[in-house]
Amino acid sequence: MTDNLRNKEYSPREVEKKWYAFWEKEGLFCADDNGSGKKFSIVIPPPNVTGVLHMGHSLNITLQDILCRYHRLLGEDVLWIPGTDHAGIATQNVVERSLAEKNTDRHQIGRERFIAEVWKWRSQYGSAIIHQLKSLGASCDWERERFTMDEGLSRAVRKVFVQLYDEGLIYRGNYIINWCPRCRTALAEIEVEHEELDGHLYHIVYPYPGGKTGPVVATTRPETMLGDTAVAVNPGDQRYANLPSDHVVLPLTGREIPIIRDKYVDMSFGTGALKITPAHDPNDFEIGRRHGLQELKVIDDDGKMTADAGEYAGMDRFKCRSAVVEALSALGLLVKVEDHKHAVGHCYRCHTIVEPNLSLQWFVKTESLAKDAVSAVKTGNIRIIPEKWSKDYYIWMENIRDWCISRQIWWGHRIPAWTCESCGRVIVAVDDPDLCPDCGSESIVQDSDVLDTWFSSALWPFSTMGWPDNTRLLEQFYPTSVLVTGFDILFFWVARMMMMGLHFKGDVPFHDVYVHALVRDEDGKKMSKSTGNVIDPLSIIEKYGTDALRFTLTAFAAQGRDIKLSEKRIEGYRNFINKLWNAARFSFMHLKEAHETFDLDKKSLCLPDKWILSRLKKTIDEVKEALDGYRFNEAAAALYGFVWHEFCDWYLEAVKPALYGKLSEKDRDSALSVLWRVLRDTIILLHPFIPFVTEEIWHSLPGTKGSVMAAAFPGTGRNAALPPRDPDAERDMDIVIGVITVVRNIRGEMNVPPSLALSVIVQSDNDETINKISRHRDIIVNLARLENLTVSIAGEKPGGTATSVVGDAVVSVLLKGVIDFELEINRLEKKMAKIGNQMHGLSKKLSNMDYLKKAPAQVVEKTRANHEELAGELERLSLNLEKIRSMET
RNA sequence: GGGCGGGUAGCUCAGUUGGGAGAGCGGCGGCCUUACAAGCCGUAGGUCACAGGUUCGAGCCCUGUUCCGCCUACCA
Repeated sequence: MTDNLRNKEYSPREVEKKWYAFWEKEGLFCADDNGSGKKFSIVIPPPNVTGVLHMGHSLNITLQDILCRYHRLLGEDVLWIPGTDHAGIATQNVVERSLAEKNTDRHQIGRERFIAEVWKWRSQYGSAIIHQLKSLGASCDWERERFTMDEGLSRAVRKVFVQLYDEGLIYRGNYIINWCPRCRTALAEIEVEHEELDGHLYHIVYPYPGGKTGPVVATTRPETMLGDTAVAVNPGDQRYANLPSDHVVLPLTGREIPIIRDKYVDMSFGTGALKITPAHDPNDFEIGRRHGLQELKVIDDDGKMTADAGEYAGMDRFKCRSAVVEALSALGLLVKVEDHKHAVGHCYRCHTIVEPNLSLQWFVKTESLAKDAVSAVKTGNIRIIPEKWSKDYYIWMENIRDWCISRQIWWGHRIPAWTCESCGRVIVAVDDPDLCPDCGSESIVQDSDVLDTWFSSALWPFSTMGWPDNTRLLEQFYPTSVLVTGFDILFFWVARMMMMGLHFKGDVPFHDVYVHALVRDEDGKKMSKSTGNVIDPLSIIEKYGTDALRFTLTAFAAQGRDIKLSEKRIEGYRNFINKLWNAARFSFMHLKEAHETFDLDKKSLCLPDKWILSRLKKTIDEVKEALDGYRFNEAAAALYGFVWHEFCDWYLEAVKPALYGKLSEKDRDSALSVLWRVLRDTIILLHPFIPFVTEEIWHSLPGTKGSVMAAAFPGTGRNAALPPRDPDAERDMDIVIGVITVVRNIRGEMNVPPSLALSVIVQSDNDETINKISRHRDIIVNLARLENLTVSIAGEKPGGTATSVVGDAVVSVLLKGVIDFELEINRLEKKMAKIGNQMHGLSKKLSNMDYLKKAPAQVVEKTRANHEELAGELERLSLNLEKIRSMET
């Protein structure tokens, strides 16, 4: 027994440090790529290298760790690859901030030095999140930790880029993209967060040449009018069938722009006339391309107006908005301003309002890739769990747009494309070229952009295993077994991994995708730093221990529902850990040696022994089934109920006399053997969920060697299966528990102090019941605190008792002289009313011919038996009620 | 605008092919019973959002209504 076991309060802090170090030292996290067993592999969703651990990570890591530890117990070869991603924009922002503090910026120090600064930052702070993952108990194979900017992964990125380019699946072009003027980079569609804002709808007259009043257009962004190159109306719109001119004069610029006809325009909205700004609106851009319109950029990459904005050049885009409105108003061209709610895109990194902007970018053609990724799910090669996410996945994939992969930042994988300054040839190559293959010129310039971070993350399941080399790891562990992730990156990441995995490995990157909940605060709000409602996992761990946090998250991780977390709940599960701890402490007072050789089939076991083994068997089956189906909360609930309410509340209490040697030596031996086996298997079962406390207990359990991590799940490997469930024992124990419970119940309701031992008479017409109860009388006497228990065939009713009914037995508690008649009458009447209610429902069914005819015979039989039982109970109670009444008078 | 999820005990939520409404926490009453007061024993509390329908039978299936949450969108 370790010193710790003297403490009746489990203190996780030192225990957790000790065992984590032990696991690492023993190499228990390391995957065996030479093993012959079944393979189980997971790649971690790489957290941002700039990140700090939050509850989302905690849940994500906990669930993966449960799966990995569970599969290790099943004897499988488990590989869990950890790592981080380089988080291009986020990391660059962090380093830029620190440069700003030193009064410099990246442009001053230049690209090369800046990159060096980022690496310096990464080596200094970049492993913070990794340490935090360890504090959660994550059993990742740290020797195989990867970083998306590692050399190997960078090689994979290059190879993928070049191949896709050669296949015509990557192209470069001038398109409208989402631009963050603060980060000065392009953003992918999904990196834009839409937020509903109160804005205005400005109605502006565009006069015809010559000054006649013209069509009225409406816009939420008047400043973009400076870049208008057309006004569009629907071709079927009669209001614009006969116009005095096919041009209008764009106010404030004097430019003449055409009126075009396009079916896109909604006749029913506003005036039916739409201003077209191809360079600053995605829809206008497409209309513009259809009609060959000029694409005029009036907002530059800093969010300021360009020279083409005329007198507004250099003005901030929002200042310009007010200025334009004022000017139009002064000209009498602003006819109306309405309040208008609309969704505005914000940068997901810095929350600046995104500017749709025309620029030269690199794109991945997604159509064919997405098709394969969709069919992988449709055919069942990939299962998405819960299934409902498949639908969202299909909808998104079927509407997927080409993926803008270039970013105008410095930190990331530089695009392997060069342009020859002499002949203009574009060179895309895995190895840096020295000269142009066409003209031989040495003046070739590499594209200055880097790739979207998700481009490298998309390769994660195979790049981390050594691809493009044919490694043993890939051979053994690809495809991975399951991906555990939140739905917020289903499209950012999961879908793209599918596309890349299928295209480059010819196989799915994972068989299952388990999509877990989001962790919210207790009011259901998203946890965020700005709201200040964040529960920090590290301080929770400090206060309650990792196991408590893990078990809480697991217990609430029901499929398809978010987790509302509060400290109160964590405290509750901390208590559970402590309960387990004390159950172990108690057990160790008696367990001095292993009892491995004990034959559990022995007929001589006492009822509680048979019962707890049967319940343990049930729990094992439930845990296995729940985990195999990713129903983590069900596994946790089964374990919680078993440990606390079966093992502790009933089993340990029931076998105390045997353990304390108050019964025969044989009884003690049996109890010790069963206790040992049940405790050991329970600890193994619990280990994936609460690894630390179970490891601590494991090392004090006689007869165990090494780590519980290396143990075998009950019924697998060297851990022989338990005997099958024992329905007889469970039924008998239910009767015993029933008798004890009604006595306690009477004690409570009749206000008899626990210290006062009672005399109880149990009577029944049923010999079998009588036999059973007398056989286990010791348990009843002990747990109901009796001084006297008489079990007999129903005969004369004793007087002065409070009574209850358990099945076909009547339990009478003798309250000589102290019985409160009124209280007892009340109690019986209440109980009888309850039973009467239940019977009423059943009788209604049984008198319904349709029910008797159409319901399955089994169901009807059950109803009938139930009704009979209740009728018996009611009768027995009413006899007692009469008796009490007659005594009262 | 479209889509999705949810409304079950005071609170947070389970409830897997439709067959006697559950847990945890909280409340209340009683206990320092030698593993555990972070505990033990007992107990109260629900028209399963509302209205219809299918069925012998609905928390569960169908329709409509309503409230909340999320995602998404090309009404400028």
